[in-house]
Amino acid sequence: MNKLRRRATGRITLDEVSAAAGVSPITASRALRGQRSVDPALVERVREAAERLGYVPDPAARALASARSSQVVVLVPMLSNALFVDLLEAVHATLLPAGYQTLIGMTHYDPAEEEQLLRGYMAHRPAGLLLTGFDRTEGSRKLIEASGVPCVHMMETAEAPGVFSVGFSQAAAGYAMTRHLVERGRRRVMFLAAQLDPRTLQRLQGYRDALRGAGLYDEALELLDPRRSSMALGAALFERALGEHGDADALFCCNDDLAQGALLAALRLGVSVPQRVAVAGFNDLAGSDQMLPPLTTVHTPRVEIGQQAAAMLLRLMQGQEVPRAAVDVGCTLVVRGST
Amino acid sequence: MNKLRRRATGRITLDEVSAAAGVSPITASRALRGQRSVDPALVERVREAAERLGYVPDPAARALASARSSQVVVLVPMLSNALFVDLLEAVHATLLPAGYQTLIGMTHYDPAEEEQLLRGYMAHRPAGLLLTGFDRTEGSRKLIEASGVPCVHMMETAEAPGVFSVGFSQAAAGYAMTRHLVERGRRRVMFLAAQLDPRTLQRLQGYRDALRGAGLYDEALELLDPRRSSMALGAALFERALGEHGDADALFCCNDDLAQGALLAALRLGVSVPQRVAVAGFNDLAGSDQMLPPLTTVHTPRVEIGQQAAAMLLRLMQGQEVPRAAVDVGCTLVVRGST
DNA sequence: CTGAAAGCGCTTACAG
DNA sequence: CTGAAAGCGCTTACAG
Repeated sequence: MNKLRRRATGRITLDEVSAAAGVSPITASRALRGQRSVDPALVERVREAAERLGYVPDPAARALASARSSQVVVLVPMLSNALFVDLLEAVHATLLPAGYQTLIGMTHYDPAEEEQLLRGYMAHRPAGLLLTGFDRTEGSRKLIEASGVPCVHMMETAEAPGVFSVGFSQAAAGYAMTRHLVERGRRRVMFLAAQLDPRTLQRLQGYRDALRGAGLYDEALELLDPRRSSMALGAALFERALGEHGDADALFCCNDDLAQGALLAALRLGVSVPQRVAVAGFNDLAGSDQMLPPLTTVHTPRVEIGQQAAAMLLRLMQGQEVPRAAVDVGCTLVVRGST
Repeated sequence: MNKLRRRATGRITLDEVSAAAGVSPITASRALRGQRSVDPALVERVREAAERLGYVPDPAARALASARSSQVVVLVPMLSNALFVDLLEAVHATLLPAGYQTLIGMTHYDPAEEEQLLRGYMAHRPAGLLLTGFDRTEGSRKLIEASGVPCVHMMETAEAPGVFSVGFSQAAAGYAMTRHLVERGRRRVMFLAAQLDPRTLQRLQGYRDALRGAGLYDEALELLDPRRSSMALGAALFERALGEHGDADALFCCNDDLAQGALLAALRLGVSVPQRVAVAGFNDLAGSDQMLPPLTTVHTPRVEIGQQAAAMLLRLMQGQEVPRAAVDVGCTLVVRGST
C-alpha cells in the first residue's frame, strides 16, 4: 500500500511529505516554495505535513535539480579593515533570514585573485553575487556575464545598463572633507594615504579637485604609500609629513586607522591638534570618537550599503524588478575636535 | 557511436571526461579524487582529459551522491571583536586551498542562537564543524553527535574522549597577567570586564586565584559589565573604577578595546599611567602597541589556533588519525609601558 | 584494479 | 490547478 521506500540516509524527503499530505511530490514542492498557483487548501495540507514530519529541504538536491544553489558569494578586499566587517555582517544578517547562505572570499585588493576566487565559487552555482567596487579583470567580467548570475556591486555606484550598485561617491566625500578643512582656514592640506586601492584614489581625486578649486593644490602635499593601512603606518606617515613639510596645517588621512595613529603620534611628539595641525580621517571606525581630540571624519554608511545591496540582490534573484539600478546612499561629514 | 548526450546545461561532466579518457565514469571519479587504487597510467589519462576539457566537478551532485558537501561551518560569537576576524581569516586561508569552503555564522554569544544556526546549516551536510569554545546547548551537542560530522573546538581546550580542541588556558593567562601586576608591586588590582562570556569569566577566575594566592583578593575590585566590549565602555569603566576605588593602583581589562578606551580616558583626565595606575589588556589587538603609553597585554595566538584547528579538522574529515586531540598553543605576556 | 546498476532528493519542462 | 516522467551530475556499495 505504501510505495515509499525508506531512504538509506534516514532523511525525511519530499516524497514522504507529499505522501503524508496526499498529493504528488511536484505539488508538494510547489506548495513549499510558495510558487505557482496551488490550491490554498493543498498548500495548507502540505505545510502541515512538512511541519509535522520535521522536513528540511536538501540544498544539494535542490541545487542539482534547479541548477542554482541558495548561496550568495560575497567578495571583499579583506576583513582587517573594520569597514568590510560591518559590510559583511549587514549582508549576512539580511540574506540569512531570506534563506540564503553567504560564501565569503577575500581578494586582498587584487583583481587576479578575485578572478580566481570567482572561478572557484562559480562551480557552486551561486544564486547571487555581491562584489566590492568595479575594479576587476576582463576575465571576471565575462565569467559573471556568461553565468547569468545576478550581481550587485557595493561601495561605489555606476550608471550603466544592466549594472546594479549601492554605494556613494568617494570623490564627493573626499571633496567635502577637503572643503571643510579649507573653510576652517587651512592652507597647506596634506593627503596621507595607504593601500592606494581604487576608492582611495577616488577620494584623492576629490581632494585634488577641492584644493585646485581653492587655488591651494600642491602635488608635494600628497603622501601616498602602497603598504597596508594601519595605526602604526599612520604614525609613521604623520612624522614624515611634518618632517618634510613644516608648514603643513592639515592632514587628511584616507582611512581612520591612519588618522588614529597620526593622532597618537601627535600626542607622543607633543604636537597640538588641531592648533598646530588639523587631522581628519575617513570611515568613522570604532574608537575614532574616543581619540584625543576626537577625530573628525566621514561616516560611511556601510551597514546601509550591506543591507540595501543584499535587498536588491534578493529582488534580482527572485526575478523581480529593481526600482533603481544605482543607489547612492550618500555619506556624512562628522566634525569632531581634531579639525 | 557516441552515447554521450550533451547535457542541457552545457556543463562539462564526468561522463565526457571519462569518455575522452576511454574509461568508465567510476574510474574517472576515483582517479580525480586520488582515491582507491587506480592504475597510475589511467589516472594520468583521466587527469589530462579533465584538464583539456576544463572539467570542474559539481559540488551539488557530489554532495547529493556522497551525502557530504565540501563546506565547513565556522561559528564565532561576532566579527566586531577583531580577535575573531583574525581567527576566521586563518581558518579560511587554511581550508580554501584544501578544497573546502567556509560557511560562517555569528552566535552573538548566545547558545540558543548557535543551536538555531547549527540546525539550519546541518541541512547542508557540512563536511566539518569549527566551533568557538564549549558553551552550548544540550540540543546542539546532540545534533552534532547524531550527525557524525567531525568537529573541532577553538579557543579553549578540553581533555575528553572524542572531543577535539585547539586553544589555550584562559584562566592561566588571567593568572599570569595578574601575577605580573602583583610582582610590579601593585596591591589594589581591579578587574574590568564586559560581555561576561565564558572565556572572560575564565580569565576572571585566573585573576581571583592569583590575588587570593597573594592575599590581595577583594571582591569589590571586580567591575563586571554585561554590555558589549568597546573603547567607549572602557573609558566609562575607567572613570567608574577610579571614582569608586580611589586606592586602585592597577586595572586589568578583559579585552584590549576596553584597555585602549581606559588609556585614552586616563589621558583625557590627566591620570598618569602607569605611575598613578597601571593598565593591562588582553588579546593584543591592532593599535595596542601604538597607545600612549603602549599597552601591556596578553598576546593570544588566534592565527595559530585558526590554522591548527583547520588543519586538525582536515585530518578528521579525511578519516586520518590526529596526534593530539587537545592542543594547547599557549599565549604570551607582552609587557609594554602601561604597567 | 575496474565497471554496470542504482540511487542521492529535488525540480524542470511538458501535458492535461 | 495538478501530475508522470525524466533528468540534474555525481558516488556508493556490490561484483568480478
